[in-house]
Amino acid sequence: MRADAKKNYSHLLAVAHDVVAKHGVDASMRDIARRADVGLATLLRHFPTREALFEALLCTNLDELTQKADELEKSNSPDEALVSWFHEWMRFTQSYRGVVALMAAAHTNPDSALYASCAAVHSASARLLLRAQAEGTARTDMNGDDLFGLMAALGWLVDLPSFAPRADHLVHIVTSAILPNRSSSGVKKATR
Amino acid sequence: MRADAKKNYSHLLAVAHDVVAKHGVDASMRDIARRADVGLATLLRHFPTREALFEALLCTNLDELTQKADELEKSNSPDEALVSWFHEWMRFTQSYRGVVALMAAAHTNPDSALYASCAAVHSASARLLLRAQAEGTARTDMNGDDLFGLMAALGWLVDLPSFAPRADHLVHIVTSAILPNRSSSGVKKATR
DNA sequence: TTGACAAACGGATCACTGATCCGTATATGT
DNA sequence: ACATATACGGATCAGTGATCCGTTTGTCAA
Repeated sequence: MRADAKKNYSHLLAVAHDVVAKHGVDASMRDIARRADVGLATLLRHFPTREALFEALLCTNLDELTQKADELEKSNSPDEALVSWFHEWMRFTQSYRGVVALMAAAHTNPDSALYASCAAVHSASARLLLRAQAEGTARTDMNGDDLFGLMAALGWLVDLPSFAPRADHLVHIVTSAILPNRSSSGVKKATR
Repeated sequence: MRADAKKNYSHLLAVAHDVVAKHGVDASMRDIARRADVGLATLLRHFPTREALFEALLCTNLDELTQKADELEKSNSPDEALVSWFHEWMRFTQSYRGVVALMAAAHTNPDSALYASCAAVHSASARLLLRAQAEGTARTDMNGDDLFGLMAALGWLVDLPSFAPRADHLVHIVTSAILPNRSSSGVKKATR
């Protein structure tokens, strides 16, 4: 890649990160290009679609996330690992408003730039669930798709500002369904 | 209202119903107007926003839905009523692909045409939950907002074709969290 | 029945979106 | 220093919803 191209590439990523933090994933591509002092065509050449941009934008964070799943699998009880994983996921989704909808739409479309990222999260989730089903107290009448779905659904919900404050509580409710016999040790007092 | 205006109004509603059934709530307003053999301005005069159109489109179905809540409250056990209500809601959302996102966005915005509809669903849910908490086995560490949130989240998820087949199962999982001690009588065998 | 007027209509236009084309500028390596 | 492949970005296109405004039409009174 030519030097100027590489400079634009990383500059665009940085600008996109800021813009998205302020205005969510629906920010217009023109806006991002403008703020980066770059032509729209340049932005679209580096990132042909909105999803491609977010794939590049999220990849480091997603690597961290899935790596976290590995750590949880090694050093925590199956139940604790699953719950922590759910919380990690929520924390991730909340840092990029709107990204869940993008991922949910991409997760069955192999052509999407986000497909691989979705698959990574999906498989990490399925792994942790299987382990909790085998060694822990996770209900056995659900599979990785169900877990991924519930994670996506709550992630989407919490994108709405009015539900963000109750994120942890909603996760608590849903995880209590996944792990019906789990002790509630360490669970915060309910906020009614 | 003038006779021709009234004719256009109901004709537009009928056409919109068909178009939305085929293409979801994101169908372009121009498309709907075109299929109704009407100018775009005419559609937008009758329904200034997309939400206004859906408010009119859904109002009868929503009345049915909230009325169903009343019936459930009278003739079913608190637990059964809550579960049936959740299923009714899912059935409703699945008949208008994309409407959940619209309602979720509107539910804190009093200016939205869908605000009243959201509030109706919200209050019906809260009522059924309170009753299940008082007389039934619903967990007491959640409120109407939480229930509405979970309903919205699952409704949104099931809009995605890949998750639609597991709708009932996901509802089963979530309601089992809301009603932790409920007997599982009548519950279909788990499909793993 | 006729006429006047308010009401509804819809084509035209605007600002905006992402996608694409192509002439221009420049970084690169010989 | 030059030649060329590469990247750039202005211009343009089809699409969106919103709005304006001249034209048509339904309605009610004379």
